[in-house]
Amino acid sequence: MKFLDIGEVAAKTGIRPSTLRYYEEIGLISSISRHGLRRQFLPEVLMQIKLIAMGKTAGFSLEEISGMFGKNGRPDLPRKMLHRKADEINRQIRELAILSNTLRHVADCPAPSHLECPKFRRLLNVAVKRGGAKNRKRETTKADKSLTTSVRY
Amino acid sequence: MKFLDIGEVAAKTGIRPSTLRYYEEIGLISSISRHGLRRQFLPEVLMQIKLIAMGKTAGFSLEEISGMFGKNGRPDLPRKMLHRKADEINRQIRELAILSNTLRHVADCPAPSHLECPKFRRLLNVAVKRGGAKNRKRETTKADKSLTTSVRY
DNA sequence: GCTTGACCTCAAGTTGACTTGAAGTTGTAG
DNA sequence: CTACAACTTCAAGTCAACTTGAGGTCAAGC
Repeated sequence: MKFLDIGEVAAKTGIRPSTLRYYEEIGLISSISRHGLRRQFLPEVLMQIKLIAMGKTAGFSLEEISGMFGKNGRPDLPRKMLHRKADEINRQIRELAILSNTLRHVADCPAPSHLECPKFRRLLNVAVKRGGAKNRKRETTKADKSLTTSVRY
Repeated sequence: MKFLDIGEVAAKTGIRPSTLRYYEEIGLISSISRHGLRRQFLPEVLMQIKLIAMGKTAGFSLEEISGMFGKNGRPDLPRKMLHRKADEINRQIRELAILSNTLRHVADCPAPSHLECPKFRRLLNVAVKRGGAKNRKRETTKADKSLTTSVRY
């Protein structure tokens, strides 16, 4: 079999060697052996890295991504969880579509302030109504505690 | 008019007061006045914040987002640039669709290792061929220098 | 008029995701 | 056999994006 040097992997994926070492360190990818000191990667790592890159694009942390695929591209999570992630991604896709449309609108609309433009507002109202509260971390102070309440505009 | 306290904005958007203050500090949003010491926000800020959140989801930095929508919903960037950003988002949408499908496949496919499953490989090959290299930062060391080369799997 | 809770500022700390640098090793081309 | 480019480790540094904490202010309700 043909193994890959870290430099080759880097060249083929656009991810720096230092980053690949970091990914290996945190258990996101793994090399199967060494040639002297040098890490040897299976070609499969290229797909894994692509998956990682896509996961990052989706806004997932490396930890979350690691949870999705595990070390060997094998899922660590139960099916249900994976479907929930997929749902989450689909939600994000819809948001991105709104963002893209909004951006194009902003680019072409001659209105002085878009916040007053009805087309613009229509684009966004849906989004605001469906509301955010994407809280991954918890609250602490008494003053800031009310954040988990739902969005209603 | 009804103005909003920072706490109300926080409750309605799911963004912490500390973060909102930070956003104001860097000029991403703005309050229109004070009630005593307290910032007063226009309801419109809710839409702005939704835009910011979507931009973040898309992986844009706060600086980039600020360029897209500016302080007052007015873009700082030229039309062309905005359309390019929209294109970028559309590209991301396509990637996310692949990721979502892949995730669902991973959830349901009974194969021991997905990297061997042809369906899985087909899903990803498309992605790998179109290749990553989403380099926002530049290279420095001689050893790591070859990264801008294109992806071919 | 006093209390209280929600706000304020400002500096320093934290986190995730890398990057950099120094100092050392090694496979391969000449 | 030697040179050297490509790797190695490990610790420290960087950057964006917040968060935390200490100490202070103030408006609304009792």
